[in-house]
Amino acid sequence: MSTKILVIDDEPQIRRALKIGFERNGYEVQLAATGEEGLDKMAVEMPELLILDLAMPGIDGFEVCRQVRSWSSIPIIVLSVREREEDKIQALDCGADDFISKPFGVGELLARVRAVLRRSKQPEKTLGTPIFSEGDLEVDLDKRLVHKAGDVVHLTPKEYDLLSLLINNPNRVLTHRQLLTRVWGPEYAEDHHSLRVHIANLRNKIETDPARPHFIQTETRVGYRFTSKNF
Amino acid sequence: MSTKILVIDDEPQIRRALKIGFERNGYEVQLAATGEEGLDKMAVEMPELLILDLAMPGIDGFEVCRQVRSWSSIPIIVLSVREREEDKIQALDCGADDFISKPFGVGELLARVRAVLRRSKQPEKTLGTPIFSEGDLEVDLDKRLVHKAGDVVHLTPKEYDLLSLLINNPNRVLTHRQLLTRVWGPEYAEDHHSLRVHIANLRNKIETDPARPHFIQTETRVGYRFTSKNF
DNA sequence: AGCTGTTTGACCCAATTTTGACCCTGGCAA
DNA sequence: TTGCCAGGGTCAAAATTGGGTCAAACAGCT
Repeated sequence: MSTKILVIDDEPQIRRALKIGFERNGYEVQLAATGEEGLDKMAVEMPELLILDLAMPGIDGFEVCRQVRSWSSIPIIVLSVREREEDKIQALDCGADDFISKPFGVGELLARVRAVLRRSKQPEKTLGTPIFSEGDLEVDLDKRLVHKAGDVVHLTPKEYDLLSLLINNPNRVLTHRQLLTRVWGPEYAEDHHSLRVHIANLRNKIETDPARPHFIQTETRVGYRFTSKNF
Repeated sequence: MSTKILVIDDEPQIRRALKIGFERNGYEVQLAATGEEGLDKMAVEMPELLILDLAMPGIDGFEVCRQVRSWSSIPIIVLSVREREEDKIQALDCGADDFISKPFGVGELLARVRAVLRRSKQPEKTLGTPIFSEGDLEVDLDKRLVHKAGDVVHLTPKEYDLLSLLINNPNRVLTHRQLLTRVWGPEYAEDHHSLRVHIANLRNKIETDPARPHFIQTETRVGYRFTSKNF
C-alpha cells in the first residue's frame, strides 16, 4: 500500500511539482492551498506525512503545525525560503520533524521524507546503558542518582530533567526553546531567565569549576551543549 | 539513463541548435519557447537542468528563474546577449548557477553543463552524514561543531549561518545579496559592510592562511564562493 | 509555619554584532 | 606616470543583546 502525503502550500507551482515528484516515486498525494484547507484535509484524509510551507497567507505554517500537533503525532516536514536558524528553531519548536529550505532538490526532499517516515515507524529505541560517567561525575538516569567526586548530589526535578535531556543529546547544541519546551512545556518557550538560573544551579552541582564549565557549555544566543568525550 | 535538459529560449534557431548539440552528446532535450511554457514544462517534465534565455517577451528569464527557485534547486544556466556584469549579478541573485553570454561555443556550454551537473549530483550522498571535511577542517553542521587542525573552533551564530549556507552551495558563487537576505533577512540586503567583517572573522577561524583563503574566496563585485575538492 | 523548589528582579559582566576609520589593491582617466 | 576611486580587508570602539549571580519573593507541600 502506498504512503499518503498531504502537501500544504499556497504556491500552485510547488503543489504541482511536488505532486508529480512524489507520485512518480510511488506516494499518494493530497494537496491543500491554504492552512484552513490543510487542517480540514488532515482530519478527513488522515495522511501519514505532512509537508508544510511556512509562509502562507491566513493561517501560516507555524500555526498549522501547532494545531496539528495538538492532536496528531504524524511526521511533519516544513518548507521555508530562509536559512536563518531562528526560523528553523521555531519550526522545530512548533513540532516539525524536519526542516528544508527552498530551493531544494526533489531528491533531497525524497530522502528526508524517507528518513522521517523510517523514524516515525520505529518505536523509540532505548539506550543500552542509562549510566553516564566521565571524570568524577557519574549519572544514573534511571535511578535518578548523581555522584560527583564520590559524593551523592541531590538534583531537583527540573535540574534532573534538564540534565537528562542534555546527556541524551551529547555534544549537540540544544536551543533555549528546545530545553524550555521539553522541560517546562511549549507555553514557557520564552522564559529564558528561569532556564539560566537552573543551568547555573546545575553547574554548581556537577561542575568542578562552575565558572569554567566542562560539561554544560553555553552557546551564546543559541542554547547549551553537554560536551563529553565518551560519545 | 540520459540527463534531461529543458531549454527555454524564444529564438527558434537557438532552440534548434541547442537541441541538436545536446542530443549529439547524449542528453535528452525538452524545448519551450516562452517563460510560461517553460514553467509548465519544468513542473511536468522535471528536468535535471534548465537552460534559460534572459531576454524573452512576456515572463523574462529573471522572473522564470525566481519562480523556479521558489521550489526547486535544479541547476540553472542563464544565456544572455549582453556581457554586462549587472545582468550577471542579477541572474545569480535570482538563483542562477552559471551565466554564459551569446555568442558562445557549444564546447564551452557543454563544459559548464557538466560542471554544474557534477555539483548538483553531490548533495544527495551527504544526507546521511551531514559532515564536511577537507584537509584539516571538519564541519558538523548538525551538531554545530567545527574542528580546525584537531582543535574545536567556536563559531558565533552569524558565522555558523554563513558557513552553513556556503557549505551547502559549494563551488558556486553566492552573491552578497543572497547571503544577506538568507542570513540576515531581506531587509538587510544592502549592508555589505557587516557581511565583510563576518566573512573575515570566519576566515580567521577556518582558514590556514586567512590572507590567502582556500575555502572562502572572494568574487569581486559579486559575492563569495566556498570551494572544495570534495564536491 | 517550615521546608523545598521555582520564579523573578536587579545588577553586572561577557559575547556578539554593527559601525567607523583606515589601509591596500587594481583599474582607469588625466 | 600619477593620482583618484571603488571595492574589499582589517582593526577596534561602540552599541546591543544576552548570560551569570545573588537574593528575595513566591508556590506547594506537610
